[in-house]
Amino acid sequence: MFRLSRVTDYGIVILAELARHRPDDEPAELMSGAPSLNARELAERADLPLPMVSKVLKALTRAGVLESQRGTKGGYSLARDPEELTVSAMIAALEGPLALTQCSDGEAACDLEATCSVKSPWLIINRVVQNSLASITLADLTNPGFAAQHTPLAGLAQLQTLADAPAKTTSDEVR
Amino acid sequence: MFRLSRVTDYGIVILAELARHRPDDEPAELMSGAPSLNARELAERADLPLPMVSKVLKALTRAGVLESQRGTKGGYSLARDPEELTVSAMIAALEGPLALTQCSDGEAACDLEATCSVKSPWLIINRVVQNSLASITLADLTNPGFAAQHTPLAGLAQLQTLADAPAKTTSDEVR
DNA sequence: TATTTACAGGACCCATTTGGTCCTGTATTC
DNA sequence: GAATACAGGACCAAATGGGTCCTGTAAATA
Repeated sequence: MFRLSRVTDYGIVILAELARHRPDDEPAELMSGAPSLNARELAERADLPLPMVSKVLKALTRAGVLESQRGTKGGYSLARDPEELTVSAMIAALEGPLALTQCSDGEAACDLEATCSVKSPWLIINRVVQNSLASITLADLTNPGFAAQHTPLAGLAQLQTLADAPAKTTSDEVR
Repeated sequence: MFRLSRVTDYGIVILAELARHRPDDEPAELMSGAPSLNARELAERADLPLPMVSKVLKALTRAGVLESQRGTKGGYSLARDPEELTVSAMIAALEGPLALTQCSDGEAACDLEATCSVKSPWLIINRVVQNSLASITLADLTNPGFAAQHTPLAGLAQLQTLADAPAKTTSDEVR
């Protein structure tokens, strides 16, 4: 269905790993309370190639989603609480502010949404998707209860009734 | 943010064009009531290159979203009412049953979602996105009123309140 | 202060995909 | 039977993405 880069794919997985590693707010350690994991540890936990993990971590740090610490006891930690980090923000940090289509590439003329009858379908779709992604946080992703509410069957059932799509409903899952 | 192929981009625009062309259910013409436009006409209306439009139309027809008529007075028409065609279905028809990440490539082991702690974040995200896309129909895309309801600010406000019910408030915002 | 660890920031390359065109065949209308 | 329009491919150039690796700099420790 959609496609986003492998970097983003890994990024979310890594962030979830970092969130999981948080021991429910450790005994407050001074300011920099967040415990950290280094690139190697994260690569092992996620079972992903270290160079890629490292690349992703750097990108997330540049985007302000993570904080890094150099040196012997260095590593990465979340810059915010998982409850405050939306999926929308995570993806934006990794993919850049792009959108579903290339509407606003180039001219700023697209501010005139009203006059742009051609592209308007995509404006609507983009907003709907953004909204739903802004409604999930990193905390939700690591919360078993939240996941349970969204069992495949429940999800598919909803889709089914709403979609009446051309058959392929079974597929609406992740590739 | 996300990215989907140009074909899908064009496809939605073309479908919106076809939906707009429907004169509120013309005087019922026998069975095949839907008026049709041919590839050339659609290319002109959407201001897109004819070969691409043609390619997209063929794909949509194969997927069952459109019906085609050959010959001199041939053309394409919607196979269903715009109210019954979800964005989710349109995208699936054009992009195939792929999803955000490549989780289920290869092994079917991913049925064991519970055991797959690594990928589960993406399962959740995919479902949320799917649900929101299944909540919009082609009719919504061509309804000026619907678009108006979705100013960026309004959308965000709603999300916030509905936050942990990722499902589908048909309204939301994006990009 | 020397050494080690780990992040920062690139450059770089190859395989794949995409966007786009075009050509041949078949059905339909007049 | 001539013209129109869809069906279904093949095909290609260009861009993109996934992935690795190399050189620098900051921090901790002995």
